[in-house]
Amino acid sequence: MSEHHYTNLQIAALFKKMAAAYQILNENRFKIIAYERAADSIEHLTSEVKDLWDDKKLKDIPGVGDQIIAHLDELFRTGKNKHFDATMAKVPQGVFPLLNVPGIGPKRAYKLVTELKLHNEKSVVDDLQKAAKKGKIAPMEGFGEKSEEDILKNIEIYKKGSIKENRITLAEADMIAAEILSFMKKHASINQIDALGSLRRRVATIGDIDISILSDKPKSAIEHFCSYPNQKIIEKGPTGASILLHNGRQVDLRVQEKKSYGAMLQYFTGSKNHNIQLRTYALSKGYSLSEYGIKKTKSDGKVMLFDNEKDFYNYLGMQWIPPELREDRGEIAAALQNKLPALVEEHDIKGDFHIHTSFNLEPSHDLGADSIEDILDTASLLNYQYIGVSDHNPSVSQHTEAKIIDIMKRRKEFYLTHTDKWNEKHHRNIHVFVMLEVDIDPEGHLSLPEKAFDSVDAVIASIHSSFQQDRASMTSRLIRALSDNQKVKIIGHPTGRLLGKREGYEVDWMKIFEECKKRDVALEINSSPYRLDLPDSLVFDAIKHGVRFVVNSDAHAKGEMMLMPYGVTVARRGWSQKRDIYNTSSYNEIIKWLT
DNA sequence: GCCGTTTTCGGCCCGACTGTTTTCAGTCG
Repeated sequence: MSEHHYTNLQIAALFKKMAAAYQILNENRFKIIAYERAADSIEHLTSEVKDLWDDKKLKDIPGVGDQIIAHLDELFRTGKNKHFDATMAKVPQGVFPLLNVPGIGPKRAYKLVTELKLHNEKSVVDDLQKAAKKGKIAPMEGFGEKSEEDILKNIEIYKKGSIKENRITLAEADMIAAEILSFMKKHASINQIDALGSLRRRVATIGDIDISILSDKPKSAIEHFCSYPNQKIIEKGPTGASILLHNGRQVDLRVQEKKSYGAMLQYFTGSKNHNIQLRTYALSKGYSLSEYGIKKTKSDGKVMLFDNEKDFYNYLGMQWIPPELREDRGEIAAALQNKLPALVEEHDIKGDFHIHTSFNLEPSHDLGADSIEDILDTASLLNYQYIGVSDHNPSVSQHTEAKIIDIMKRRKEFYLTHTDKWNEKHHRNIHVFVMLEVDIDPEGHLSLPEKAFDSVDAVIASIHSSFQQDRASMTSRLIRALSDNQKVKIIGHPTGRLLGKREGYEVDWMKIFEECKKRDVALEINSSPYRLDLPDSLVFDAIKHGVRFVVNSDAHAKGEMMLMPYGVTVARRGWSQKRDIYNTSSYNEIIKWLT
């Protein structure tokens, strides 16, 4: 029996196309929603649908029921699905590329494709652009001069690279938001301003930037927002506006008075799925929620107002839910039972194990930019009790074993003497663990001679090559690395993803979690905004297996040690408590585990 | 087509904005 492979993104895209096709075919709208929901949850899944199918666990995916399971089964077994094919065949293929143009949904796409006879799937966007320029859209029923202009404008935006696919890192979004916030704060009409949406939930990558304003003079606040330099106004109304920055980033603004500001914060923070679940739960209790407040469904329509979020959640009989948890991962059920985790906080972090210095041990990767003294200065500022210097291992190809062992001995001596001097000079007692970030070779062995391990306290094992191995090979490679040497205490940036550049490798994470738990090896939560690795959804899964973590900066310069808060938010998004993170322990505790 | 501390049947989040309308459909978040 042959099997066919589909990635999660392919399946999600297929389901989205099905939802669009159903919309054009005027199918039951809840069926449409069902496919959209299934697509959404598959897109955010941490395991491969194909693997769940192998394990007969498709039922575990939220929004996937008996029907969709049967369709997926046919797809994986035969490489096609008769029902999907038959449905798609009823819809002209040209509609699908058009759905990527902002403002064009299934209905309009269908109308445009059929009436303008845009049948070439590959050139349909260009063909539509030509038709619009010739004025062929304005006369169509349901369209007009303005919609023709909008379509042209939106095709331009689409061609620049759609925002949805072109997400930026959280750190970049923080900078853009900070500029807008400081611009807005200058205006007298603004009492309070907050970045909401995925920014407030601290999601690893950001599409749009959402901002809310507390103001009694919404009109003047919105005017000021629309005067932000270098932007285009997308829409503007009495309660808010949207602008497009010159860098292609969209910023959505909503304004609210104090008496409803809590409801606004709740609504505009999302996530969409969290809000849907919360509103569904509320409905079952006889309440309807909106950004204005809460009203009883069987009443005169009077809305109860909330000026803060805590009261809003409490009114529904649940704890206030921290924004990082609002992803529809069971947070509502937990909040109802008063069982939300006490999340780890920035100030709980007592040290950082993954710092590169400028000490030259001739590695095959990069050195850090700053000296051990500079690093200690920063550690002192951060109130750390301890740090780990984890430079890359000396290049194996360019040195003999004896030479490597020698470098490693000198390095240890160097760090110890320099640390002693620094501590003496500054009347401090920061402990430096002499560690090393060691490559895991393609077979799963560590790229360091056995005897060189004598010169380190502990090791971070990381993959830096051969990313393309298949799932089984990568899994056994990591498992071998975990047991290769007793001093392996941490797996560095475990999935290897680079946000916007490279997907993580394929790994059977459940097996890795079990092995980590067994060997008391921690998974790193790497705070680099380009990594944020382990990703939050896998942190969430790992905790269920009893795995613990270290949050590290992976700093290659002293300033990067300040990025630790990004890692902490990843831990929080994965429901981590203080006890789940090793480097919240004091020095006296941590040495029991690390050495 | 999914789902269940109100239901295995009968529900399914809520509102803003836009353009083309004359009360609404489509799209978005």
